[in-house]
Amino acid sequence: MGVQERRARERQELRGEILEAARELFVREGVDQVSMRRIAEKIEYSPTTIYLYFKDKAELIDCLCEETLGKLDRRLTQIENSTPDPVERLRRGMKAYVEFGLKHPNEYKVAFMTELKPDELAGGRAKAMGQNALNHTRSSVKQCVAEGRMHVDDVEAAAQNIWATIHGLTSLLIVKTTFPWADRSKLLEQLVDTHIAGLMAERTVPAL
Amino acid sequence: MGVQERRARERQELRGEILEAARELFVREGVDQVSMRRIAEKIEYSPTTIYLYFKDKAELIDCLCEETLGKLDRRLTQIENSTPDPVERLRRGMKAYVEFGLKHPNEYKVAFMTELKPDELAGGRAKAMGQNALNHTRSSVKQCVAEGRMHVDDVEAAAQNIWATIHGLTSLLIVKTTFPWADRSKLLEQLVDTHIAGLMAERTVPAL
DNA sequence: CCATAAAATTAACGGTGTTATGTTATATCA
DNA sequence: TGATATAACATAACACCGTTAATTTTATGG
Repeated sequence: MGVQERRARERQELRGEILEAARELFVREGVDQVSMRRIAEKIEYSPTTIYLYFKDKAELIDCLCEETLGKLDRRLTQIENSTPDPVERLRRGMKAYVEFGLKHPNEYKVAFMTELKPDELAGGRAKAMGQNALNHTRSSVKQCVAEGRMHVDDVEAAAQNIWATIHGLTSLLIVKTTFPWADRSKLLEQLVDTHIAGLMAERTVPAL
Repeated sequence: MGVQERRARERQELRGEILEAARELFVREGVDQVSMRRIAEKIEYSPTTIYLYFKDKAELIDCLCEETLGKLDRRLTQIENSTPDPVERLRRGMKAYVEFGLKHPNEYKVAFMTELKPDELAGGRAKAMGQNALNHTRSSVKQCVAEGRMHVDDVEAAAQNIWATIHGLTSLLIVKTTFPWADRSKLLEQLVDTHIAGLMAERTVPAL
């Protein structure tokens, strides 16, 4: 009897259709323009059917973002494995992060620019996954310090600040589209250079 | 006689009441929890009356944010006038910026973490005002370069990157409230130190 | 063929921003 | 003073939204 398997497969198929339809709306128009009714119309099902496959809209969007965030994680892992020099690794990772954000602005917004409400404690897998980028950063910083190429008294704080730095550029470029920015690649290059130079120059106790 | 003045005054009074009621909701619960109906209930008027005083919700929120953003601008001006040393001025300005954002998270979100839709071209005075922070930064950087204390080939890009850096920390701290952050003041101190150290260390053409 | 379970739909609730249409109070002028 | 114009405010309604409950349709196993 393969009937159960078939049903499970059909279930997954429709689930996939929902995600596909939602993704199309989401990447083009952003999370606010995704509505259960619009998704339903695209797949030609009733709006409430979606609730048989996803707990609510937040979970649906979370699924979409998690998939995309996975790309960032894999890219960072790839860089990690292919770049032995920790400083260069950090450099490449930072650039890859910003480029990722600019390539997937709507996913980036959900993962890094909105807070999950306290009631949906379990949710936010995409957000959790996004924060994983920090793990890559931390390990690189640790190695830099171990090799004596950076002088920071607090590795954790340094890693968090690297994250803050690249997130700052990413999010501003996403949100302030009409602002007269300097050339993007120059901006990114300079930001990475400056921050890393700062980390390599700094003394632990500057004034004594 | 004087009836017109009185009416204008009463008009302004009600306008003020609307703003006050809206602000209370806004600062406590955020922009999404502000609704015309809730404001109306608080001031004991019908929801649609608000539209006689504000074009729409966006304009109302914009008003609230603009007021608050003014505080940031004045603070930065104050620092500018009271801190002759441009490096120290930059330092203080950056710290003041982050502290402002953490003190007024909802206003900060509207001004710096959301994009205005293209249809509301005129609106977004708060956002425009917020971007004014960059002007303070730019002038300080310019002076640093003029005094030979920083070596950057592009002042505009450097200023924009300073903005990006502090915005990054500010916005992440606002949004990722449950994240295990290092000590805030240490984070901020280190971020400012690192970036400024990078700007002071850097050579214009590093590799040649 | 029928009972059962699964899947999908319809109806409805309470909420949103906003517009068009009424109503009421106030000020001006004959 | 009383009619009229006008400004201020309210009611009703539109088109959405996310979500839940109740209901119907569809497919399965006996």
